[in-house]
Amino acid sequence: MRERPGDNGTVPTAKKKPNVSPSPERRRELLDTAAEVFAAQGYNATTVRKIADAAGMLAGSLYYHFDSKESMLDEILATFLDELWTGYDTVLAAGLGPRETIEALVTESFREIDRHRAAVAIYQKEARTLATQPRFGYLADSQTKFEEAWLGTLERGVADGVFRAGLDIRLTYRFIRDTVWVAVSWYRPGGQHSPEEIARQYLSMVLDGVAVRT
Amino acid sequence: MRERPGDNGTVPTAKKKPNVSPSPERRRELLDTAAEVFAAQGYNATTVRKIADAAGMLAGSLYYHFDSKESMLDEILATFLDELWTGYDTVLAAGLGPRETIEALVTESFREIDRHRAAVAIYQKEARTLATQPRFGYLADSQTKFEEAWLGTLERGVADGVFRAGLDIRLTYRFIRDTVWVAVSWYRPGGQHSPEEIARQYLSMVLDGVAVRT
DNA sequence: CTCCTTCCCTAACAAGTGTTTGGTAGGTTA
DNA sequence: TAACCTACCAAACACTTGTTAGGGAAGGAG
Repeated sequence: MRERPGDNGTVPTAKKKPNVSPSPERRRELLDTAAEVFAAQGYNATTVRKIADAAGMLAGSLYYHFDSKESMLDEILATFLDELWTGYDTVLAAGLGPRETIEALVTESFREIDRHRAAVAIYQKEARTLATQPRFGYLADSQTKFEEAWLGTLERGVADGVFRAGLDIRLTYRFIRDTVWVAVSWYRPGGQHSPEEIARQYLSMVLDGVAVRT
Repeated sequence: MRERPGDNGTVPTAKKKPNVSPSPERRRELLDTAAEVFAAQGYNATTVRKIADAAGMLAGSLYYHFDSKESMLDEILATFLDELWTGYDTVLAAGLGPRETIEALVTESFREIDRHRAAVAIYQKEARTLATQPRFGYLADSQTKFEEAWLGTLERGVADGVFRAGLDIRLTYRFIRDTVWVAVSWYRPGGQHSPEEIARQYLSMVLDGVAVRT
């Protein structure tokens, strides 16, 4: 029941359509190893030959599955953001209070770091530069949506009196956002702390501070 | 990678001596523009031709002042770390209490971000990968020293009862460290907040939390 | 004037880059 | 059996990369 692209007889094949059909499972396998190399070495420092090496094949063979190095990066980031927003939207639609929303968002974020470590690391390093390119415009969109969700929740929290009023709300947003995502630089799945445990400690620090209450 | 292979020259190759003497002022000028480009595009994505463009000259001309692209990066980072530790050592030698030490370190960090925005941004992006190279071993040394200073202060603070005892000290260290340095990703000198003001708000959040005290 | 130094340009180099083309081993299907 | 498809290899392509060599303009010193 699946339709094959490319066997529509008379059409002179616009251009970049693959005339063969690689299996999606193999694609995902290769994308996973590519993501690891991107995360470890940086996108620009990663050559397609390094990816091919890590996958046990030759550079040219990658082009059977993908039509460019950039499209690999694209697919990695798009897939990650897709899953991320599935989680976020669920949280945001749950109708929780401001504090509970923040807690849920942070916890969800650490789960995403756990599940998509490589993709998050790539996002962290390259998003700012990539977002200017038209092809990666969805990165900018995501950032905007991200900011709206967090800022809105924080403002609601201040209005409700559960967050301190004296703080610069925008500074607070960046503070929490950065705090959460940079954890990808040291977090390793399977370590002694579960994502939920790390989230709990982070939230404890962000919400209640590290100083002893006087 | 010290020498080109395949070029079996008969000369013993003792060449690495500058037979000319460029002025230090011009060097610093060029290093500043190079740092801006590195920070904006990433080290690997930055070609020497882009640096030369930004400096209003041609690629080859850079090699009158520097002997490689890598040595530019080296000098930028080394200079920054040098000044950074001058500030840190002063703070650490002042004999302050744990909380005051943390406050001073954070404030000093934001001042460094203000003064060396580009260098900090480069450091933030590339340090982890570079630290493995022998040439940039001082980056790893700095990180170790950094960790010792912060961890020691935090432990002292817990022992003295000014920091909460329930927190994972290592997690707290990474929390504060990351919180401070990632600010470089959005901080712009000359903005509406001074480094000291940002430090004050950050410290307020880190020490006392964002939640209202119940 | 000539000599010398500083600073940059012109023009190239070899290695490495992403990508394309044509081919082919091995399995599946007719 | 033959035809076909998937997934790869081998070899090249055009281009970009960091880097080098030689030359020359400007200016000061003798």
